[in-house]
Parts: sequence; C-alpha cells; structure tokens
Amino acid sequence: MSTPQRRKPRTDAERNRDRVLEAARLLFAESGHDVPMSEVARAAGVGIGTLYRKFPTREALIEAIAERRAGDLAAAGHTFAGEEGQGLAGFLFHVGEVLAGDRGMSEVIEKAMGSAEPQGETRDALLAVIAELLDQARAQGVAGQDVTAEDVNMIICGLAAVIRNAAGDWRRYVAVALEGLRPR
Amino acid sequence: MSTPQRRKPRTDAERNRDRVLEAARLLFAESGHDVPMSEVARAAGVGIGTLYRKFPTREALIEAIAERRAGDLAAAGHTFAGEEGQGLAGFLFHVGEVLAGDRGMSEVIEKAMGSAEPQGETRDALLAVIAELLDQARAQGVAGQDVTAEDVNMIICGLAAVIRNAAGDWRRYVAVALEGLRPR
DNA sequence: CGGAATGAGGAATCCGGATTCCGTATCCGA
DNA sequence: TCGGATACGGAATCCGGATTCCTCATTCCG
Repeated sequence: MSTPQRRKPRTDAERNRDRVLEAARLLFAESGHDVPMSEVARAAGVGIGTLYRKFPTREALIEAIAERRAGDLAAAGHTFAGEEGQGLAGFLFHVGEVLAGDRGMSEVIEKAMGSAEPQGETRDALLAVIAELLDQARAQGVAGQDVTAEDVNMIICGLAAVIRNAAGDWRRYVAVALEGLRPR
Repeated sequence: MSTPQRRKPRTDAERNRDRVLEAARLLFAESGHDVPMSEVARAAGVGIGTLYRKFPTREALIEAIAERRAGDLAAAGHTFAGEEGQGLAGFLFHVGEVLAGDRGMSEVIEKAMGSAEPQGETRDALLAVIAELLDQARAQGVAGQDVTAEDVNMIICGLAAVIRNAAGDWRRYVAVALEGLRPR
C-alpha cells in the first residue's frame, strides 16, 4: 500500500537543514523577516537551491523558526504560572525581553496575536498559557474578573509594536497595562 | 538675486496635484502604503510621469497626506482638551476611530509614535496635544502624576498595531490603557 | 492669436529579489 | 567498492514595481 518508507534522509541533508534554520534564526532576529533569501543561504553556507528545497517559501522558513520559539515562550509561561504571585506580570516582562532581542519574533507575535485565523501551534499554544496565567491572576486578585485572554492578546500585540518601533521604555508600557488589568 | 518668482503654477498642474493627493489618500486608507505607484496614478487619472513629478518618492506622497491628517488629529485633540472631563479618554477613542478607518494612517502613527528621530510636524504636533491632554488629565486626577507623554505615545503606538492587525475590540484596549494610567 | 514655457503621458528601462533547473557531487545500502 | 538515489550549487530566468526620459499637449502672457 502506501509504504513510502523511503530511505531515511541523508545526513548532510539534515545538517544543512539545521544550518539554514540556525542562520535564518539569527538573521531574522537581527533584521526582521525581509532579508533576501539569498542572504539566508549565504549565511548558512548553502546554495540557494538547497535553501528552496528545504523551505519552498519564506513563510515555511519563518514558521519553522517561529513555531519553536513560540513553544519556548509558552513553556516559559507555564513556568511563571508555577511560581508564586505575579505570574502574568513575570510572563509579560519575559515576552518583552524576548521580543526586544528578536525583531523577527516581534513581527510574528504581532501578527499571531492579532488575526485569529491563521497560525496553528504558534497562536494556540500561547493562548493556552495566557488563559492559564490569567486564571491565576484573577484568583490572586491582580486581574479583574472581566479581563479576558483577548485583552491580554491585544496588550501583547501592542507590546510587540512598541518594541519593534523602539518607542520609549517598553517595561513602562507593560507596567501600565498590568495596572489597567487590575480589579477595579 | 534669488528671484525665482517664476510664473505661478499652471491651473491644471494644481488640479492634478489634488487628484493625486485625493486618490492616494483613499488607496492608502484602504490598503496601506504598499500600493504600487502606478495604481495611484491610474486611480488619480494621471500618468505615472506626472505622479513622479509631483511626488518624487513614495515617502513624499505619504508625508503630504499624513501631515494633513495628523494635523486634523491634533486639532481634534485640542477640541477634546477644551471639553469638560475625560479629554484624554475622548482623544484616545477618537484616534482609534480614525485609525480603524485608515490603514495607511495607522502605519504612519505607529512609526511616528515609535521612533523619535524623523517626522517633523506629524510627530511634534501630536506630542504637543498629548502633553496638553495629559496635563489636564493629571489635574483632574484621572492620570497619575508620574505618567509621561511618552507613556501615552507607547499606548497609541500599540493601539495602531492592535487595530491594524484586526485583533479584538480595540476599545477594550483603550479602556485598559486608560485604567492603567490612573493614579495609584 | 503666436510661441515659449510648463506639464502631461506613458513606453522603455532599470533593478533587485524570487524561483527554477539541471549537471555535478555526495551519500547509502548491498 | 559500486551504482543508483538523493541532495547540492548557483547560473539563468522570471517578475513586478520603481524610475527615467523624451515627445506631445496645454496653458499662459503679451
């Protein structure tokens, strides 16, 4: 039947895939997603052809990277939920820290937290953590009962924009937002 | 000496300029700034050459439009300052209303409120109104004494992003932000 | 009205990144 | 080690928008 049990991928192929992923991660973090594909290939020490075989579109490459990083964020979120108070606060500051050091990620997050259609894991995983942190925050009385995950979403979306545009002190932004979520 | 007092511009030249400005305003509002220049020219019923003579770069065109609209926003801001309470709140909701109906403007505002370098009037005019509204808000006790214009800047920057990405209800975002600015 | 001067139009050209394609090199399993 | 399968490299090509430039039309002034 469908026994596509082909030979396992060549070792150099996997190595190249990793190289591309790593190089792209750095480039995107540094300059955002509008880096020429040829740049990525060169940085990875790989031919353009190879890059395209691994990732047929820029989107595919971005997703591959974003998914992992988003996963890390989500994991971090769970950690904060585990600690004592201010889990949500800790998480938001952490997100800011991460986005401040990764332009590409800030672009992804802004879109992901914005539109509700696309993304799969990237968005859902984060939504889950946010819900968790929010529940905890409400229970601890640091967030109003009427606050929704959607609210936090918007705050994060805005945070990404604030950081990407190098506005003022984003920590201040987070502080104001947290204050605004407090019970009345 | 420098008596460039040349003949005054032809009437049709001015008419075309207006057409371009108007067409561009609509297109940019509808689809943002990444509309092909040729599109703009076509929509304006003008040749590409003409468009380029009027506005040598896309930037020039965007600025010409943004400056006016920003001026309107600033004016509206002063109006809100004139009214009784909640001037700042009224202004922020107004800004949201405007940005929600003008993608191009949301892009401009996001950048303008972000970086502190470029823009001339666009940024400065708004900064002035914000300062005014903020003073009033502090006096009325709806904003903490420690709140700065920069804080409001970031909030607006985030607001633009939230709206542009069609996140949730941006009014909710504004409400949270305002709450966060309250005196402790 | 006549003829400079100014402006319009838009085809031709430039440009840079995206994507394809195929000969060559490398790897894997026997 | 051998031979086919798999992957690589990167030049060639595609593509679409930006920008130029020259000819022709319109406006203005005397």
